[in-house]
Amino acid sequence: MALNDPNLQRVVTRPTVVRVGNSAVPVSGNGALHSPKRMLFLDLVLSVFRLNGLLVAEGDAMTEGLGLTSARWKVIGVVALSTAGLTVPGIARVLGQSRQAVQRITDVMAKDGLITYEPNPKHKRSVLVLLTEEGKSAYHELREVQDPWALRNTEDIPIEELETSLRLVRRLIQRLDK
Amino acid sequence: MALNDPNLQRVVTRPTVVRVGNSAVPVSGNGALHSPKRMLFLDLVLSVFRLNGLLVAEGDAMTEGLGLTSARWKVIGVVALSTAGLTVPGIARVLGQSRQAVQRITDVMAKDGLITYEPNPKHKRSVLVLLTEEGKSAYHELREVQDPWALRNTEDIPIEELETSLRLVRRLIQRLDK
DNA sequence: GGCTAGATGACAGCATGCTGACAAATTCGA
DNA sequence: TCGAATTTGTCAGCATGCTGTCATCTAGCC
Repeated sequence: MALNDPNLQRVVTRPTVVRVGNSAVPVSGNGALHSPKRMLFLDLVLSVFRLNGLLVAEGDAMTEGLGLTSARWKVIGVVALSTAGLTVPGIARVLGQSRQAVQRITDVMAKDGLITYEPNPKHKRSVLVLLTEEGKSAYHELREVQDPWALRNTEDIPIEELETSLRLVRRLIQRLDK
Repeated sequence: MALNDPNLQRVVTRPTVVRVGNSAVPVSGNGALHSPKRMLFLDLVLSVFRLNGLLVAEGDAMTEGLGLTSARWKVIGVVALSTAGLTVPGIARVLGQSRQAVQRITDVMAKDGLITYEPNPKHKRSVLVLLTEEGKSAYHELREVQDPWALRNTEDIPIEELETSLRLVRRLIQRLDK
């Protein structure tokens, strides 16, 4: 846990507390300047930063035995879902990342034998990314650890809450992605 | 937007679609293998990745005129909330980051005159981080752009949805942060 | 058919964040 | 009070992702 850390408490004069993500931040007495909705939203933003970091770490730890990292299973997951392969910029568009970032990952994955570049009948330069047998195998192993992980993390969460949260996150994505 | 991109559609044989974050991913017909809750959760995870990237970009763009970046206003926000300053590892605990990452940011911010390191009466080595006048000024400017931004992004979102989503995110953070 | 705008590959540089390692300082229990 | 465990500062290396740039290829419009 982050706060309740005596190291932090002792440097603060007032015990007033504001929640930041999962932690309590001791705060000076200017709470009145913060509207509830603003605080809720900023809290959500900081919490998303925090959750993102934890998910990356979790994804890395969960798949380290498979020669994967969270950056790689993002790619492998998208490619596995597609039928006829995707181009590198195509993967980037799906993940909302730069094509350069994806290219770097796929290059290493190709060197590691997880994917191959195949000629694209529709485009001479922009090749298609496909899973090799090793890549498919890694995807199946991924599913074997990822599925229980997903269920484990949602078993006591009502599906309505998941839907509400997903809808909100999508709404924010849609608004910011312009 | 990511998909509906003809570049992606044309390499896919079946028009079946699965949503990933804000995008539609054409998918081969193995949807039956995915339980609804698992898909919801994985979708949420990918969407959090996506939203995180967008929020960082948004935060950078919003404050580029202030000599800030999203990494910096995370720090400045936490320090501004504290009354008597925080140590570098203390900031790291609040943000859920490594102390080394925070140290690097604060070192540059100190060089830029946004913060100062002050002696810590409780600890000889671990100094306190405080905002300089320039830092406080930057914080106020930050608030001036951040507050309207927060309100703008939530004006049509019911407060209950924000609360539900925040609660879920916190729950996930709590579960993963062990 | 040809030309222009957009997409792509490739390379570079930079920011952010992580881990590991080691010495020094602090804290806490015996 | 003393010694072990923890915390902290510091340096290093690495992974991920961003932007910019430029040449080349594709697609769409005249």
